[in-house]
Amino acid sequence: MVTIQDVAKAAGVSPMTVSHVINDHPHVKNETRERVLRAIAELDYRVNVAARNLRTGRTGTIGLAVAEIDRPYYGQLAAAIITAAERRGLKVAIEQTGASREGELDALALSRNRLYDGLILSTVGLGPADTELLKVDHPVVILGERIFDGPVDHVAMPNVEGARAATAHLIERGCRRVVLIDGGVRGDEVDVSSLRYTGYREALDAAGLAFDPALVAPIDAFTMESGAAAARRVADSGLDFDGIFCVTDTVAIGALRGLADRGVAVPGRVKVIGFDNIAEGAYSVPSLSTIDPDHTLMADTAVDLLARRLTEKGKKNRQVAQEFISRFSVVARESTG
Amino acid sequence: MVTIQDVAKAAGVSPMTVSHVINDHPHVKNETRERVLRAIAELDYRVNVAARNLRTGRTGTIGLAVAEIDRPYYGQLAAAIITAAERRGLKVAIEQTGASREGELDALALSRNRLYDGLILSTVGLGPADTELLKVDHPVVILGERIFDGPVDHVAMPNVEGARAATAHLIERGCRRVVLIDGGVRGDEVDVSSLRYTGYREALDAAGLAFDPALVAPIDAFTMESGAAAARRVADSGLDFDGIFCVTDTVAIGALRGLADRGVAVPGRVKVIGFDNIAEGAYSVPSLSTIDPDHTLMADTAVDLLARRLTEKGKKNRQVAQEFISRFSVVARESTG
DNA sequence: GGCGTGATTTGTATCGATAAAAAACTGTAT
DNA sequence: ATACAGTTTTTTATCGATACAAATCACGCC
Repeated sequence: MVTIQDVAKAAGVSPMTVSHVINDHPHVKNETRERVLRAIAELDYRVNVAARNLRTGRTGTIGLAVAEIDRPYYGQLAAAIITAAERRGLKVAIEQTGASREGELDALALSRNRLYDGLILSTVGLGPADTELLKVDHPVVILGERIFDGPVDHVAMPNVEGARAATAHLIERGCRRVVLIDGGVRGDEVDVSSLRYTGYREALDAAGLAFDPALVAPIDAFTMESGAAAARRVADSGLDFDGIFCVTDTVAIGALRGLADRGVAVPGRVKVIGFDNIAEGAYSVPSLSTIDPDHTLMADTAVDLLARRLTEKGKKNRQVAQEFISRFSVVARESTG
Repeated sequence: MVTIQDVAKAAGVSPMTVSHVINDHPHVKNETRERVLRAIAELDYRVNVAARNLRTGRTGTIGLAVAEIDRPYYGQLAAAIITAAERRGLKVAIEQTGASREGELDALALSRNRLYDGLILSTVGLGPADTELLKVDHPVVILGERIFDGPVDHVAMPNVEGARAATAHLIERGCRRVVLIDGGVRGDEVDVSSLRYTGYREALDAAGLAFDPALVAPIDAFTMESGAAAARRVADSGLDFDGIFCVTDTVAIGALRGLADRGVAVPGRVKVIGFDNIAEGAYSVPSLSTIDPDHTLMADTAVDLLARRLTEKGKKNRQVAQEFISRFSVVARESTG
């Protein structure tokens, strides 16, 4: 295994000089630099990342903890984050939390093990009660709602506003009885379900439509399967409805399928809108109207916040926690045509 | 930062003893072990992974290089691999190659940097000409075709057989003019496109149907977009056809969309089948018939092969390269109903 | 020639863990 | 008491890079 010492010997300089060349330090004579670079090329030298990590205390890798990487939303998010991290010379290791509190805590523990320099954590399971657990000594950026009092950076979607716009879009297109397919649990008012529910209510209010609890179809997971099941349930119930707002696109694609199972025409008899703007929505039949929260911007911002923390020297001049809420736009496609 | 020395001092033993406890070495008296464990818990000690890596030369992380993690197929593959790796105490870092030869070579280089103990490489861009480049000193498992002469483990799909079965399925259901939407380049006979093309031809032959080159619609990327475009092109061409076999499910979902754009009824007028069995296919409208190559088995096998190499001592008793071809089954859904 | 200043280069001492080997126990048999 | 085999613990020497500080060099100027 070629080490920095071997290169130094070959180039006739000290190991430190080689290190300087590798790390682009100033004050290396051009001629020396070239000699070193030539030696590096000749010997096919590669830095031993572990040794560097040990000395510098940094790993050059950040963790990304998501519920399940095989859900389109997280896949697309991960792709955007990997791309953004790459630009800053960071690697991304992916943890799957399974959308559970335990999984999210595990991810936190791993970065505490110094496997990662920092962590981008997409929260689903953690709640305000876990604030204490977030007080770790490495940077964490939360992707999701502002569920913690603690001073943690986070990047959120415009959930209430987006949901309001989605519901309003259905109403504009003539819907009067809009079903909401959404995670059921209320009371705790900071999770995605609740926030989007709030937006839904606001839109109804703004349009002067009465809220009918019967129109809320609760699901326990944001999957195509539960979306389909919920849609079938609603269709079978004999309930009068002409629109559906689904808490996520994945759920909405399931719902489209569930409606197809029951022969309900979309958008003829019922209009459907989702939230997230995953790529698949543009190709479903009918194609899916949705709220686009600008993933790329969110991913960039998350990585940016984390990267900024990584370079923060000491605890002295630490910035206060940042909160960033993405913008959104309504994407109208066939399902609300 | 708590080190192993601190723990040793607290427990009144030497650092080595602590190391033995941490690594479950035998020959540690029970009472000592407990004392050490108590000290570890009290001080909230965590191993410094970088230091361990430096000393042992292992990182505990494997790389997974895929084209793009936001494509359902790769997302689902990654999820399966992460799960399989977890069972063996391995972390997975994901590289995106962008389906290019350069990207794949980059991924190889990274593991050569000793960032990873080994690499699972899903090849698209590398060809037989790159065999030499694969002769690296860390384990590599290729997920994809047997495109290399070199002694590299690989896990492949039953491409020819699966494609044959897919095409045969269409023929059984009454199709006589089956379009193939597939990566265009021929000649090089080891890539996915060519192999599935071969299967397609074999099925036609077996059924006594003539091969019509006009029925082959080439695409340059395995995306929904190109699938949709190809389907629209075929529909617009006035060509007589009653079935489509798409090289992947992602392409097929695009094709379903393209056919919908042109008002072509599926399965009424044209039947469609894909390959991969991605989750989305079960929820499309119509739901997508496909070939299921048993991803889980493939992922397990890939990780297993890699893990086995990781524990191989020295170069002496190295096993010969293994080749594993997954099994498959035909999943009949609405699109060929 | 001597001196100062800034640009280059180099020595030294770690970072924290573990491999390998040696040392210190333990208990048993002689 | 002594030797011996096996168990438990410790000593010593790295793994390969870089932080820090010190040394050396180059060049202009008095």
